[in-house]
Amino acid sequence: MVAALPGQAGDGERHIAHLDMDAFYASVELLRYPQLLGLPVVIGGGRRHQPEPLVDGSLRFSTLRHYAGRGVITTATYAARALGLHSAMGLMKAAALAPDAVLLPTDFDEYRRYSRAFKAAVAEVVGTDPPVIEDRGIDEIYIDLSGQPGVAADHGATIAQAIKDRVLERTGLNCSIGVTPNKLLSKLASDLDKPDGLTILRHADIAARIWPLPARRINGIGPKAAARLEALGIRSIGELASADAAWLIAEFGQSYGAWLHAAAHGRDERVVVTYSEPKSISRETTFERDLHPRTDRAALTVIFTRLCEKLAGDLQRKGYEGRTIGLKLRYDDFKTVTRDVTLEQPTADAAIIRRAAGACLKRVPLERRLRLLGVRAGSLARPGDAGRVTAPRAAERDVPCMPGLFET
DNA sequence: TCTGGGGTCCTAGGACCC
DNA sequence: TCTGGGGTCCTAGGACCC
Repeated sequence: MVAALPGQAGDGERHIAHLDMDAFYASVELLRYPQLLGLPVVIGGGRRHQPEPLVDGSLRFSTLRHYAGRGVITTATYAARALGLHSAMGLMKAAALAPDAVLLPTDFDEYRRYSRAFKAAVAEVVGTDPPVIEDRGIDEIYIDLSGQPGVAADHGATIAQAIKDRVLERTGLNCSIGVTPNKLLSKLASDLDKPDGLTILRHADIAARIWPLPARRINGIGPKAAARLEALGIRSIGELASADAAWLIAEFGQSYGAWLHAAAHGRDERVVVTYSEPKSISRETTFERDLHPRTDRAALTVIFTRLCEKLAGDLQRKGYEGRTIGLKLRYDDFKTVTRDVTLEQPTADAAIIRRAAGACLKRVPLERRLRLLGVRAGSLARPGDAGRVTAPRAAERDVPCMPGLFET
């Protein structure tokens, strides 16, 4: 892992940007189907909901009305959000709320193309070599602007606007940017004026802009932690900031308790990381209907072998071998179990993976029906590098890059 | 009408070694 | 005979994120 040195902008403060594409998948689809602009549209579900060409040359789109299955929304347009639809919501539930909303299948290849394009646009503007950009998935990045000329004067407003303009010019897509002294605050800030937002925040703004927000908005406070905080009478970030650090540590443990306190006060020293190696690669699938290990044994065997072959293919394509092979299954009651085994030698071979995962399967209860099966490879190494796990090669260390920009 | 697929990180206990 | 630490590896589960 290569960490960028925390840059200084002359005023002793870092200037970190968080850029988040607005309703990314849905916005890419609206570029392709502009006739859907302004309509409630959700992305998700399986193959079947491809728009259908009609004789008059127009397209017929699927709606949620007759959806049956186990898919979830990955992204909803802002018009759909106004109807209460949001990502991670089951499509069946969404159909009950908005039966006439348009349903489009996910097209990851297309989103990856736009992802590369917007990241390249940002790299053009920030211009350093290598650009101090941290990939946070397909639609988000952090950028360390501290070394940019003139940032100290306006705390990054000018360059952030230039980035937004360039992303729009190159992709036709809007994004929202927050610029603050650290990643934690920038992540919060980029969300404050969404969509098409640009929010500059300094430490002095925390009380007015951050403290009124629900604690749940902090990256790292999920549903469980938020519920526990609420039970303790803490809903807002400001209430969390008022809490005694020692008391938070007593309630949540040394590590998480201390972090909660620091986060609520807007403190975060993490640097923008421009390069990292994957730790694990996995494949999993949820069945259309729950399958029983005995009565559906043949079907499960086919799926299991397919997953191992896909995982082996991913490993080979990306140039890794895994020494730890893991199995994951989810029962009809949604309980999840995992088993793993560490091999003598790392592998990217489908048959070896299949055998190892099969051994894991023997260690797991198989009385209930299953809804999900998955396989995973961990302890990754590059073939030929005996003994080394995931530390980068010397040659790679010298040439840090942002994997997302160059992925194929 | 329940809840996708791809990840990361943390915790915790036991084995094993020094 | 009993009592110690520390360190690393392995495994399982869970919270969280995009």
